[in-house]
Amino acid sequence: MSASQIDAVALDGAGPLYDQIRRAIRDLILNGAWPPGTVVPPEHALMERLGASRMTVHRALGQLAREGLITRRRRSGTIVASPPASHAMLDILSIPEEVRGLGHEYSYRILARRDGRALRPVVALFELGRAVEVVRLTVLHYADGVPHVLEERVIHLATVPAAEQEQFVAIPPGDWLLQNSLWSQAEHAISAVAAEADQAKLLAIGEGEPCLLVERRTWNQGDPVTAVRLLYPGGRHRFVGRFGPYGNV
Amino acid sequence: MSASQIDAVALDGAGPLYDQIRRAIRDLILNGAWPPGTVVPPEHALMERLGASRMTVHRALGQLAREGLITRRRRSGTIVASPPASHAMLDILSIPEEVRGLGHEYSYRILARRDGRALRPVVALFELGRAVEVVRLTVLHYADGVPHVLEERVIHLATVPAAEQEQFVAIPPGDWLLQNSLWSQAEHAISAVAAEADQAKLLAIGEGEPCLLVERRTWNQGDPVTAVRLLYPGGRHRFVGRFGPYGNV
DNA sequence: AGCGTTTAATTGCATATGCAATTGAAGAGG
DNA sequence: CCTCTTCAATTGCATATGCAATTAAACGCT
Repeated sequence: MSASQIDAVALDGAGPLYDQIRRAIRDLILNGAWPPGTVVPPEHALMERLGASRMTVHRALGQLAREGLITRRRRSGTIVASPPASHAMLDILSIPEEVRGLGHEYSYRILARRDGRALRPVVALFELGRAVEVVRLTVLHYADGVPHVLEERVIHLATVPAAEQEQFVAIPPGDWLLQNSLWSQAEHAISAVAAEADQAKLLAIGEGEPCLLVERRTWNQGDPVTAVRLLYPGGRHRFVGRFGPYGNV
Repeated sequence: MSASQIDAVALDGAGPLYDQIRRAIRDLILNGAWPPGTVVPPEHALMERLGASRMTVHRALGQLAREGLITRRRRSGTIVASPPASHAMLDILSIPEEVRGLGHEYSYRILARRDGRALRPVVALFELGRAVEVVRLTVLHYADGVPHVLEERVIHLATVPAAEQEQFVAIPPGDWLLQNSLWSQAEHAISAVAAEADQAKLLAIGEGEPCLLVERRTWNQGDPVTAVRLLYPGGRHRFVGRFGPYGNV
């Protein structure tokens, strides 16, 4: 932890002190200023830097630990945690992980790639107001050689410029983005649709068969990152979740 | 808060004191011993009862408040919170609420009711090992007079005996259960299926059209409460959720 | 170098204390 | 009866202090 890093912790004067500290550190993590693995200053250092008591700093860090943003160990100190790969029913972000978790062999194929200006539906989807440069990809994912899910994706080059050079030969675009971009907000929608002729052919099912459509849009600090439509053959897939009346108590 | 109520708070000696207190009170709430609206003893009363300092009691109650199980107000005190009606994407438990939230007029009709022993699929669904007494219901819900969702439900009479006498004329079974039973765990699954002939007719769609199928099973402290299958016409419905990489930060 | 022991950095927990903020309830005054 | 003021119950926040638990790193011994 360098001096510049600890100096980055700045309070805003709004609300309780412990919460100012919590939000200050949380924002550094969510903004990417303190990426996963960063060593957070020890309590007594923050205490001196911020002029707060140790218990107050401790309270702020304790809450961040409970929220999962940091992990703490006695003597070793506090480090920024890695975001969990998936943390709820629909937050399956890595299709290879999903397929291997089901006990199947994973493979994928890029069916098409077109770089250029976003088409009108994409512009509307992200409420952009103007056409921007994007990468458009169509990917078919296989489980044990059988088509598993059809992916159509748009990546925004303004937010993720490195995508222009990437060929996605070793790693599918969804996983590549997880490693090479930040995201702070996502929205997904799930619905049932009938497979169109070309989709059905790719997925090796009949035209008109029911499919589960998962659409996800992702932003980082308000800037669009990517949008993806995942089409799962209906008969073979269910999404399962567990919860209690007050949440996951 | 009577003496018997405060005496119900019992510590188990495992782990940190503040967490023992938190779990003790949490369990009283989750078990239904302290239903929503119950007045929780003030900090100084718990402090005397448990022999802990006020700060330690405060820490336990503070965490429960953050978890949403209690609400606290200065001077007024602490009361057990009502479980939120819906708290995430798929936790739409009240169909009337869902329909009215979309700005439509709600109505429903009980299409069929059969009481008796559970059929084999239900026995398997809840891993019961033997047939038990259940109520089986088929309900069609309408939004502005248009079929909205088809509900097939099984209610376990051993866990919810009052269901036997209820006719569900004023309130649909899902909402009646919310008011007349407790649940501690739920599991849901979502998938896409083709509408069968009879289902399609009821929903006023074509046979084979894609539908979103939500299946939910509910338990209270390990005892089965209800199972429901909700069939939504695919084209008209999407479930939407928002989240961040570390959860809902 | 390898191995056990000691040290010390860091977090975790609990207490005691004091004051601030909120607000229901009691009381005062008309 | 109504309104305004005062009081006090209750939670919220911050500090100071002390000790316990964990464990990486330093040390010392062979």
